[in-house]
Amino acid sequence: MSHGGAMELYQVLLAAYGRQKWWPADSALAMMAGAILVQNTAWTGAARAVQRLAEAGLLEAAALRQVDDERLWERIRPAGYFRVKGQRLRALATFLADYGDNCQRLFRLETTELRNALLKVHGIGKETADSIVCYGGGRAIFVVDAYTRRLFHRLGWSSAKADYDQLQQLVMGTVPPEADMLAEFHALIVRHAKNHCRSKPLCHGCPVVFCPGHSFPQGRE
DNA sequence: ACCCAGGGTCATA
DNA sequence: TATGACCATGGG
Repeated sequence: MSHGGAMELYQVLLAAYGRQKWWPADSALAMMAGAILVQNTAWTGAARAVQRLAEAGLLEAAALRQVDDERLWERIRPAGYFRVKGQRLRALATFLADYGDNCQRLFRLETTELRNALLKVHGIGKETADSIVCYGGGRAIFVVDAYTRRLFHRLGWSSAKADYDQLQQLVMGTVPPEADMLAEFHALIVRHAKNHCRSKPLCHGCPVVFCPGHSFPQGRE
């Protein structure tokens, strides 16, 4: 089931969980900052950090460029890796200066150009870039993450260590390139993964009924 | 006390 | 190309 399977999975997840509200953010810069702050970190901490930035008036590119390290670190501490992420937020703000600190102007770039431009920013890798392209720019792109890798592997759709581009192609090569659907698909995969945290019975009411085994021996899916 | 969370970079082989 | 170390906080 390597073709059409992706579409079927999407429909099953959508029926099970409904539409997710992604990406929660009050502005384009808040969304991009959140994408950096959430890297390898629970969303609750990243959201708290974004809120604290907003309260300090730091969700402006110019302000992010000027604020000193200690002030910045104190705001984003709940997201973890605060020194690294502080530097990455600065790199983003510096990058935005090339577009007059205007995110909408950045988002006018053609999809591939936008992605490549973001990838040049220190601290923005493929997943973060695609998240911004998808949820910030509203473009048709599928975001791959650890959940996606795990789920697709469990479904027998990919090898254990398929790389990012392969997994992305697995979806984008087989489903219609609709921005809203691809955005929803990734959000649903994350939603599904959260449903199977280790504190809950595995696969109790699991909507992905075509999972091989259906009960996952190694724990979470 | 341990594990993991909506990654990415850097040094090393 | 491909591993491993490192970054840090918070909740289960």
